[in-house]
Amino acid sequence: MTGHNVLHTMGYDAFGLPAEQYAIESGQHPRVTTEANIANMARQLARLGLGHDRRRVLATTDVGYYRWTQWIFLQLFESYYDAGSGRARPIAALVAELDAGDREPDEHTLPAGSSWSDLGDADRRRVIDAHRLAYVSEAPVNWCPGLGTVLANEEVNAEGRSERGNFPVERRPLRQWMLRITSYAERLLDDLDLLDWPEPIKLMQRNWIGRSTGATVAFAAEGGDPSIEVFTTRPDTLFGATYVVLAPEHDLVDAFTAAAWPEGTPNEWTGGGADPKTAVDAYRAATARRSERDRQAESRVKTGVFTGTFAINPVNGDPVPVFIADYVLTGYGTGAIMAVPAHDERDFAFAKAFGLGVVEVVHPPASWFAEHGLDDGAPVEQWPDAFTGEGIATASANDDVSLDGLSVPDAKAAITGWLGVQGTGRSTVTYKLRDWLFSRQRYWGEPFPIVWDDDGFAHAVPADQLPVTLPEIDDFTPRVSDDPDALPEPPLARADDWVKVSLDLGDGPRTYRRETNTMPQWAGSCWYELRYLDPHNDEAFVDPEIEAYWMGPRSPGESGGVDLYVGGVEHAVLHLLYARFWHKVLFDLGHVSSVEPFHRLFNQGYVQAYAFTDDRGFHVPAAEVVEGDDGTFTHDGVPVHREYGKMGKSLKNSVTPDEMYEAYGADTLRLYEMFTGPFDQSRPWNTRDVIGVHRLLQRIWRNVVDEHSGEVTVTDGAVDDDTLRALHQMLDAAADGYESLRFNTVVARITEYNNHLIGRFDGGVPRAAVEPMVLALAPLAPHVAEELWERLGHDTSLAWHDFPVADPALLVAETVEIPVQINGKVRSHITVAPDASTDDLEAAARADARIAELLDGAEVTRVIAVPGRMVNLVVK
RNA sequence: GCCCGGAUGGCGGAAUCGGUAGACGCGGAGGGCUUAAACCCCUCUGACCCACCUCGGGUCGUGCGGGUUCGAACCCCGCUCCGGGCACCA
Repeated sequence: MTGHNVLHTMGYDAFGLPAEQYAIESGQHPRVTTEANIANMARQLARLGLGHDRRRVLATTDVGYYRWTQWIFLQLFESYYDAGSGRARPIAALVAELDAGDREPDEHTLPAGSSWSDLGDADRRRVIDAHRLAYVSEAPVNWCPGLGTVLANEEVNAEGRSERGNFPVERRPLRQWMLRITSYAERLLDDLDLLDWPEPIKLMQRNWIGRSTGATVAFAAEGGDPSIEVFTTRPDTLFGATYVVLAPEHDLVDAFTAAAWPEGTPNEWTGGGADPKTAVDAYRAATARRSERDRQAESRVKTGVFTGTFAINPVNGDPVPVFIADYVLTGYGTGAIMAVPAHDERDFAFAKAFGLGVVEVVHPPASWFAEHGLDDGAPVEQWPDAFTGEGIATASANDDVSLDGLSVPDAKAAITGWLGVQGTGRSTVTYKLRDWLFSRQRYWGEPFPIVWDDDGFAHAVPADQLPVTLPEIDDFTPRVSDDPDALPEPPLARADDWVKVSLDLGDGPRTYRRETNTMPQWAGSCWYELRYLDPHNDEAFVDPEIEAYWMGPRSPGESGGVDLYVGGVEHAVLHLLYARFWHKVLFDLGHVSSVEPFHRLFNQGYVQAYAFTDDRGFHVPAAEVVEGDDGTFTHDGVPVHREYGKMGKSLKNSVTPDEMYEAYGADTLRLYEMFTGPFDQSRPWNTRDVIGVHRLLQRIWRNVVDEHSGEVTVTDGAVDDDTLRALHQMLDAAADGYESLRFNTVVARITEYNNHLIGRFDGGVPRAAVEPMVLALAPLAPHVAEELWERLGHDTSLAWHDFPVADPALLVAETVEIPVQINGKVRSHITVAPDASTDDLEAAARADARIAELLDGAEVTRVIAVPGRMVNLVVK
């Protein structure tokens, strides 16, 4: 690290606080938790009118917290999610209970038909590993050859390309570290209600978590075993299920693949395969090879093959054919569906393509038929599309239960109840959220504090041996092979001396191999707000008392967390979801007292600017583009096209801060950015406008200092009433604007007030009129304000001075001018006391010469008078 | 396709609770200061019409079309366009 280690964060910096004041030379970072620092921070925030007696403040520190990031990873590795309590617990507690015979492991982790007590050591170890919050999984992952690494789902965009670098991404099965974020889906969803975040961001997280309620239903094989569990949100349509589809990767595909095609299998069901196994294998191979991008390109064309077997619809005993198709996703629900073509668009398309049955079980309203140009009640064969709306159940009865005549919600409840009694189904909640793919094949990144033994089991590196540091190597690139089946090789795997390690993990020194993947860039950002509280703590990642002081909930039921967090929307479902997950794990394990990391969130907008492309579609430097008289644009004499976008390197449309510092200074740049519009809104950069705020700073300066002599010109003279009122109104508006982060209006009010001062006082502006303004300006223009403060004779920083508070008595004007309307149209104005009664207002309005003239004796049928606001006379 | 946001002068934007639309700034016009220019200071600046020595007055106006209300930039219904998110999630 070179130069300054500046105490700032997204949230802190956004206030425009004088970061330089806190700049500390490298190697001497402050402990923000010293009393002096806490007091200082609290004053800073009080100065901003944020109104709390104590405030948590973020402060950046040096990197080098690998050690604690690794330590937290080990907490995930050594914990499991206890469904009973809904909390993470140490895995040691689980093992103790298993050994004592107090409980059995989660079913899906046990080998079929066994119990804990039957298992040998290796199997027990596998069961334990399957419970961990950090676990290794062989699963299809997003492999990005261009980056030589795998990516999390959240890092892959809709075009099947990497968020970073825009490289193609393909699916490939790989052994990777995963974090069990899905266990926290419900709490991540519910606790959004505790947060003061923009609704659109909450909504994005809700959609990403994607909770949906429905039912799982068992469709048994014709012979009775095994059963396919399907997930549906429409159990009410179960009588209309005419086939079942497994995801191509589903575990039961082999079990359901017949030896030969049944009699009468249509040709198009076989995919050209001589027998079901050939067809299924070919289809699976084809699916596996297709990248996400190819799938996208082929839009919604439905493909699939018949497995040659049938399953039994539990409500009516009908055999329904079992297909595999890639429109069913392996990672969602149970990876298998019941298809109800009459009431699901995708099933409808598939059924039409494969000639499968379509059975109406929800009767659409007349309006639906009309919209589709059908006669009311037209038979399902004529439907151009599935009906997915609300309707009345029909043709949905067996000997035991009838849904006929019920609405969709009632039918869902009725059939779910019946399935429960039969033991063939139950209501279920599923989420779109998947577990978080946490390993990368990169050099830069925290190494996993994990070693592998010869039997392939992972072991934690003891906490006292952390951090595991990166070895020195020469070649940092991941090995990219032309062989499509070659496994990605992380750069660390080539550091043989580092990989092989001898450790005593309690059973004597043994040789292990280090994990050679590294953690993604998110790992550090998942908890940095905690480390900033206590950056030099060698005993813990944060002292619990310090965490409780800065982040702890202020009253029961509150989330706690950072008071204000400012950042871009691009983090909505990445950083902000990951960090919440880690925080909740740490909360469960008793390491933090806050349930959420960030209490209030604010998204700043982007600065945008025009960008220009030439005929090849390449961007040319915007600064070099010349605008012609006819509104066309040229670069080096070549015509270019204008577009508009986020200011940055890729569009070559940046104005660098350096240019602005050079021309106007840092305060002007900061003030400009705060002034041009609401902080949360993207808006264009317009260099021409910068001069406006620059002038403001000069005018303020000249109200304090004679620009020729450099002498301070303020006087000890009295402040007149008008000025005093103007001052306090400005202070009130400024405090309000800071609180609500509407900095643009603060600038406007300060400008207004400063304009009021100009030319008003002969021989200098009174000190009492100027000093509060300087304090109010400081968050927006810290350097100028600090300089003025010193020249005004103060020998300590204004950072130590409280934010001036408006006197409520001075906020009320002596008189106000309010409009008088006739029939809602403004016809005149009257000047009245702000608290004049409605009767007084009416009298004053009628007394107004122009109003009297316009009324001309007409009958006033109604008077609406709002004190301090307006009077409206309603006439016939 | 679905889900969010947004649209106000020539430009960025203000109007926080349904109560004087256009604060503040940029740009523009005119004037003062100056040998001159810059800086600075002052006045004006939504459109249209009437009046004009002067004060002024009227109509329209917040993307479009309707509605509710004494009164709508703000609430409701139906659209258009722009920005963002998700997208075979059963």
